[in-house]
Amino acid sequence: MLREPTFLILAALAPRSLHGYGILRSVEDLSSGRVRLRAGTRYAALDRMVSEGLIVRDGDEVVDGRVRHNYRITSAGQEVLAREVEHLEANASVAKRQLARILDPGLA
Amino acid sequence: MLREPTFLILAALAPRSLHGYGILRSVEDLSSGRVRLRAGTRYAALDRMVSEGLIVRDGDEVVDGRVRHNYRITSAGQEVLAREVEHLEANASVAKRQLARILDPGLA
DNA sequence: TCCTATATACCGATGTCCGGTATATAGTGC
DNA sequence: GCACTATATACCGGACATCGGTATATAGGA
Repeated sequence: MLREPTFLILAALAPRSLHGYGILRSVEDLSSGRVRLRAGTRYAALDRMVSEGLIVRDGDEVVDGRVRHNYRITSAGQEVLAREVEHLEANASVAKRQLARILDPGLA
Repeated sequence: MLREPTFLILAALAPRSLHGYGILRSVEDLSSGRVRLRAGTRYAALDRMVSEGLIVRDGDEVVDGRVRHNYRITSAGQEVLAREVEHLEANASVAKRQLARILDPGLA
């Protein structure tokens, strides 16, 4: 299972390319403010995900004198994300069933 | 967010007490064989979870000359598990929305 | 003037898990 | 009789991802 920061970065990049800071804001937004990426996490995670083929560098732009490094998800990254969604749903589902068995031990 | 082994151990213990090996089988079962706990992971995780108050030792029994150490979830553990289920569902939901935006960029 | 937002980037510490190993009994297959 | 698998405990070193802090720089609002 992917870790939460890795998962949310992939989710952030699913619909469009983003640069580092945009990823940071998107992750915060997607998690309703719950997950705020640390600077150290972000760069380590992006480098790792590039080396794993989940994302690629998508060209650098210069905006207001600052360089932006853009990142784009790969089709492999999309597949990993989609599979991960299934894992999350499966885990949530079994855990809910187990919690329900506290009150009703008769269930399978 | 909890890691998958920790999450599945909590889920395994939600409806009833189990001993170490029973937890191992239950986790494998709950994850449809996807997650097989390593011996090292199991004991480290159980000790940690006891110290965090998520689970407690629930008495030792002797079965067929072998000692079994039983573990039971606490109400704090139940709450953590229930909250975690919500996180998983929320993450799965936003990721699905993001993946859908690949095909239909018009969605919010 | 200070704080926040935008934007990059590194580094040490921490925590969780992986992978291997050890020990012991009981049952099944050859 | 021998090997393998299941049941059951337990430790240890290593790997890896994230945390938390820090550094640098510009722009705009309080």
